[in-house]
Amino acid sequence: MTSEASAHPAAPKQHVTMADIAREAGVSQSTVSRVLNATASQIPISEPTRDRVLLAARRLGYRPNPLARGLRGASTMLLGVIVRDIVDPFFSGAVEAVTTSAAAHGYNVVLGHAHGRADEAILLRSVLETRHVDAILVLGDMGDQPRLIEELRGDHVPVVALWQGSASHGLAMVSVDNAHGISEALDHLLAHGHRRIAFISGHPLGDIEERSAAYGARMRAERLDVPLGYVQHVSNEPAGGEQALAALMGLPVPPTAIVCSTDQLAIGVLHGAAIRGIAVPDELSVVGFDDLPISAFTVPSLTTIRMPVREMAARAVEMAIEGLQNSGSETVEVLRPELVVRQSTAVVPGPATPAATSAPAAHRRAATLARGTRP
Amino acid sequence: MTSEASAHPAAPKQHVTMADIAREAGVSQSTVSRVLNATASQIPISEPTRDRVLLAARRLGYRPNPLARGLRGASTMLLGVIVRDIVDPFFSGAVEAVTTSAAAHGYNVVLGHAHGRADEAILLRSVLETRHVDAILVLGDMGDQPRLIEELRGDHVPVVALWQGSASHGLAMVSVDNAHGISEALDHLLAHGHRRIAFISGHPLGDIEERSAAYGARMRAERLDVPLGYVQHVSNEPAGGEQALAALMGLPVPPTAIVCSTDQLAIGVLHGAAIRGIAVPDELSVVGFDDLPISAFTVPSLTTIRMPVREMAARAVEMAIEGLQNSGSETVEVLRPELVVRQSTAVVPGPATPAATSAPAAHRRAATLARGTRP
DNA sequence: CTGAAAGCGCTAACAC
DNA sequence: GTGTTAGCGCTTTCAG
Repeated sequence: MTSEASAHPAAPKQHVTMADIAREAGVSQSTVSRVLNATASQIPISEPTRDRVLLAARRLGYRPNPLARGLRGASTMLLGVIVRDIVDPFFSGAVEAVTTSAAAHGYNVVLGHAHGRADEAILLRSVLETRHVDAILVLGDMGDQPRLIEELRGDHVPVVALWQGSASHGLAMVSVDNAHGISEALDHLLAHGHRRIAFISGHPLGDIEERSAAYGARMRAERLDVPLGYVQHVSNEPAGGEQALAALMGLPVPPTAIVCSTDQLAIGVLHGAAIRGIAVPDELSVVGFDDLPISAFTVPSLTTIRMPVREMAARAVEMAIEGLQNSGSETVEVLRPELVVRQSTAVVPGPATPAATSAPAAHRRAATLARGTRP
Repeated sequence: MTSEASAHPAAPKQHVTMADIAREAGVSQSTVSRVLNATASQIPISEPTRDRVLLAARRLGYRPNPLARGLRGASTMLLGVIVRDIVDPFFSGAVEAVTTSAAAHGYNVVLGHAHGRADEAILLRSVLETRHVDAILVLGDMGDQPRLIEELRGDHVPVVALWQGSASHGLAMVSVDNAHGISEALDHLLAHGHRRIAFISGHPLGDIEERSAAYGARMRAERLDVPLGYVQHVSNEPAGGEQALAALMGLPVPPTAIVCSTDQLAIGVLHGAAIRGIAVPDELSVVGFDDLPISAFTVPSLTTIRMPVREMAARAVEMAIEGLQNSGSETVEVLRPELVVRQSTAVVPGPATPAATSAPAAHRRAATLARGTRP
């Protein structure tokens, strides 16, 4: 009623500025700023003024302009996320978890997809930095890109690395205890009588490398033989898994069980086994790592290691935001994965098989265990 | 040599501004701006001046500040992407394709994840708009969110919808010819003697709805019976597929073939079939829709409909960018999907089976067809 | 052709 | 408590 603007409450103009609110409320623009950012500043504002400003802001449909904010050096409420490969279902899930956590703190995510390429990732960093993101999260191992790590470390925005292995490159990071996960997998297989256990590794970076190393260490500790060829290195895709399986089954003494460094590989192994007429789990046990959503629905469903993805993402986002306050804390947080037993693993075939838990019995469990249960 | 800055070419200051370059090159800041945005403006600049500015910019390691640019009303080179559910492997692949195309045009992507929730998506739009993205891409159907569509349409930034079905909501869009895809799938099954063909539908929105409708239309056209229960509606996840399969196989006359509206559902069907001891494809044929990366590695590998995802993404990005110039073109582009035949489909079982292409023969093809071939 | 100057919308001293 | 006053880095008139 007092001004023209209030006559059109339903038709807010394109960009309502603080100046508009100031005019509407009859105060200065800086007062508007102070009211609207009440939390931050310690400057007291009188009740009536605050109310008038708030009311005007609401009526005009005010929305702050993050660009202007950012320009002034303030927070942009943007989180940069660099992901090595978003097509990898594990990482797309991770991105989801991160965007969810970020949103819970009022942050948006600018996605940088490195397509697995070093130069791209480096470029991205510069893009993100230019965009004045408040912090950068790096998903997946970029250990083969020392320049990126280096630039990141020298950066003035907080950086948190996720699933980058636990070898701190001097960055804050949230990792998973890969050795524990692999041990759980091996415990499970050993308990089922397996001794000839092979390992399929993706490109040996960070997490994958740790898993590979953990396998080697544990096998050594158990004084188990790891014949030549029992550790296959392939690219981290189903096709790689299938290829590795072919190689393993062609060995003089093929394994009775295979541990895969990721579910993606395990999926390829299951596929390859089906094609070759190798029965899983009766003739061959397969364990994955990641527990992708589909891993409960493979044929047979996949025994795997599950990571606390959401917790990890939440922790990383918190660390990134905290990092805005006290930059300098090089926290490294390592969470524990857990074994999920499904149908792709069973007692070792052949003479050593105890009668009570033989393969057929395992098969009978199938229907109930289909969706997976914790050990 | 001329100034202090040139003495430290290796240590660029945190934020090199145009003013710095101006000082270095001995020109005014506005000249720097003109040189650096040569393409846009028609204002001629003398060679020597241009060179000096360019050199200085390079030496100082200048990078434009997109915030300041955006503040002035110029392009932010940001594309907002609203995706219904990024965990859906189809859409994570789509995001990848879009970010790739966007990058090719110099754009970055701000990812908004709606978690399938209407209110979230609406909020996102406002967030993205506030962020001054140059255009917004909407991935997946938001048809159940009329408010979002409405707001999007009334928006002043170009909006392009992808995989939103082909019912134009008044937005520019890139879609796939769902009817054609479903027809290809049915052609394939019909040619293999199937007559009892069921359909599993995710939530009937956009693409899914069209696929469902196409199935109904074609079955009617073929004068084929669609008994009660032959169309199952479940949530678009493997679990939904498994559940639908259970329902279908419990029917008085179960189908010999199932068309799924997405690969996700098909994966659940394959899993369910395996658990129930139903042999695919000998006893049951299964066709998916999407051709996810893993669909070539399911057990058995999945016959499905492949969409030209990369082309669609590229087209959408182009349309979004063009939309910046001539806003108002309500282009609707519909691309064609194609059938990919793998191992999950075979000749109908039972008396009708021609001897030559019987199930065992189909099995023998398995190894060679494993990775999938076009028809 | 080039420089000076005016903001874009906002935050943060600095006054009163 | 509140208003005034500078800018943040850039684009864009408007004058030379």
